[in-house]
Amino acid sequence: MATEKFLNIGALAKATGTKVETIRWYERVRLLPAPARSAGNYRTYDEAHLGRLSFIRRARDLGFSLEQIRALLDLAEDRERSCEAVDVIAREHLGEVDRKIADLQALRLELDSVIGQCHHGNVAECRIIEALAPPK
Amino acid sequence: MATEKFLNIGALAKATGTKVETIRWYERVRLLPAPARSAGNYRTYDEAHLGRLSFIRRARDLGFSLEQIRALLDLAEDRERSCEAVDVIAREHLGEVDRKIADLQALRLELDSVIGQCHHGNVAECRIIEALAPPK
DNA sequence: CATGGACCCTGTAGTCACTATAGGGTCAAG
DNA sequence: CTTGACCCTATAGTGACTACAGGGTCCATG
Repeated sequence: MATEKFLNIGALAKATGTKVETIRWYERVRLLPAPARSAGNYRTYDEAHLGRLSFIRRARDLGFSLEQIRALLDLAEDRERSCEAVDVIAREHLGEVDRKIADLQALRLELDSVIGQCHHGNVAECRIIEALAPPK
Repeated sequence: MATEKFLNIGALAKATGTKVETIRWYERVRLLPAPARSAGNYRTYDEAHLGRLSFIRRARDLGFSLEQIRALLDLAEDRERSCEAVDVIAREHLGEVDRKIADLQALRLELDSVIGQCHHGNVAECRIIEALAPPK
């Protein structure tokens, strides 16, 4: 005992690199359970909150949606369950990421070729504008 | 003359691959000028609208924001102006795209290694959950 | 003991680029 | 004259926050 730390929202924000408003937002959408309140009605977080919020932030950094994170947290609850469902969510997300990368690379190529054709004349003969304009 | 075509919103939507609601949205945010109205209060578009909307859609496909498109359209207006500013917007956007690709590729690597460590046991020993959880 | 400033509270509106719905009106074919 | 496809406006919802406004709390300093 004695190592139980309690944090107010600002301290939790600092500890997890999250904005205070974002923490309140996660509470509103039930990703974070509502914490106890102090005499002055301040939110009072414990280490379970810290762990859960860290998990959420890490998953967000990896691009999981809040919906996916909700599912992961639910799955993580039942430690006896097979982790197949966890794997499915992660792989599904990897697929999304791969698709986004491919889209952006295609776009990048096209954008690059459009820019490459600009000879810095005036707008009337600008190849960028032309490339965007409808086919005559 | 005689080739002047008039389109109602559904025909314009089909011609540009845009949803009807999206066209009305572009009008609301002043990207598309409000068209003339028919006797029955239907929007009536001409070829200038078709051209402008095609431009917008093409630029959207290339990932330009509506704000950037607004700027491009303003620039395209003045055909005598140097197209340097156009080039700046396009290059700025290319930079954003490059940054997004790099971010996603880094994320992809990390996600892939997290998934690679999952040995399909139960959740208690799931490496994916573990990788997301806070550092002990 | 009073005051100031850093922190906290709730509630609401704004962001981006749409998308969806409700509740109606118009038009052309059969 | 009815049916059904189309159109109209206005409003709310999406995701994931962010940014106020208008207050309350806490505590260190004078």
